[in-house]
Amino acid sequence: MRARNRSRYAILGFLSWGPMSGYDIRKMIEASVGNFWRESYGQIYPILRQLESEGLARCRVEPRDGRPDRKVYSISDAGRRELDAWLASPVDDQPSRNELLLKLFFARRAGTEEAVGLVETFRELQSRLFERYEAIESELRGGHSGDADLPYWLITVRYGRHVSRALLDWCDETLGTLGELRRKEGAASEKG
Amino acid sequence: MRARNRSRYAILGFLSWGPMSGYDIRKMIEASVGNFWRESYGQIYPILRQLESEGLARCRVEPRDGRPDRKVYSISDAGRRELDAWLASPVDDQPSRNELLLKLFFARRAGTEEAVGLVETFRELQSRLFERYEAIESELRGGHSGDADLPYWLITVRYGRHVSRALLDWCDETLGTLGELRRKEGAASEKG
DNA sequence: CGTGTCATGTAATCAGTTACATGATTCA
DNA sequence: TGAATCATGTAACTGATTACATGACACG
Repeated sequence: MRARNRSRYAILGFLSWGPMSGYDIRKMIEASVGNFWRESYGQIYPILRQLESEGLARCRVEPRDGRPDRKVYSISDAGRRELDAWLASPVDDQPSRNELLLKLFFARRAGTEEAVGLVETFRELQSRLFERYEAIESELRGGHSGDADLPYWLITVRYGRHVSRALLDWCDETLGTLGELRRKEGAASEKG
Repeated sequence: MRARNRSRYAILGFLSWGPMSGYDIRKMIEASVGNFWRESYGQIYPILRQLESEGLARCRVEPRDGRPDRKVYSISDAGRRELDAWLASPVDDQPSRNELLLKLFFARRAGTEEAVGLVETFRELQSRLFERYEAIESELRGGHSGDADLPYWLITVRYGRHVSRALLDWCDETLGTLGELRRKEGAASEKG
């Protein structure tokens, strides 16, 4: 069972919530899982057609005078089975690429100043992210209590929160290390 | 300045350490940055040729009787400039996809048991990773003291360590949440 | 004698983004 | 009047993996 297209499962997942159009799916993804998933129309529209041709989804066309038709897709039983099979299959854990780390790995070439710049920018990003996760969490707890999906949504938000918190700590530690390194460099060049 | 091919910079980075072949580069990447970067030959060999044609690297052919030639590439001054420009450019921070979180987001469909399974598997992975980071760190501190690159290498390892530690905490928290959820489900089904 | 390592590479395929095209409607 | 939103889609491109092909040598 090789790692197949993951976009299709994301799409099936949202269709499992109810019938919607490609446009709707895009909006939903941005609003709900945008922090760890995104899809472009270039993926969504072809995949919806494909799902239909495979019998995993059905399409109902809503004509709208003048404007292009609205195509509302709904998931089929076969689609639900496919989705559930994916949910039950193991996650393949190939570590993804990290451009920041690659730069830092070679950062001696660029010097401490540059490295500090990279980390500071990254720290600001994580800081914003952390606040966002906090905000989402309290918003969810406030506005969606009772929703049976809520615990699972919170789990994904908590993930982001834990990671951002850890990365902020790493940034501070790293800025300390780099500061020390710079001090030493300064001392060395004074002597030399 | 659109986001160009990152593989080329990884390759230039290793060439900046000294002349080496495509095969060498692959091994080096695995051994040094394998936890957050990887390259396939399908990328490496064509890119090396391309770098040469752009004047960013030079190639020296070592004929070996019988076996295929060994092609040793070295970085040029232009290549160094290209590498340094990349090092100084900002990291683009599009959050990458996270399949585990996507599954957990929809996990109510699959049920608590399945969710627990996913998280437990992930926890084992992180546990192994964390130990690996610890081992690498002490190995580096022991065997490479004095190497001017060491502080930067340690920074990348510490990143992994911080993240793995945070993810272990998240796993434990999540397994707690899911356990509670299962208890409630059990209680509800007893009543019903 | 088989497995693993050294060492090159290509072709097919997949996954995904970006840019483009169209055009009505709504809102400030 | 102009920007944003609704809503469809395609084509070109990029980035990357996978599978394949070749063949010698070393090690146990």
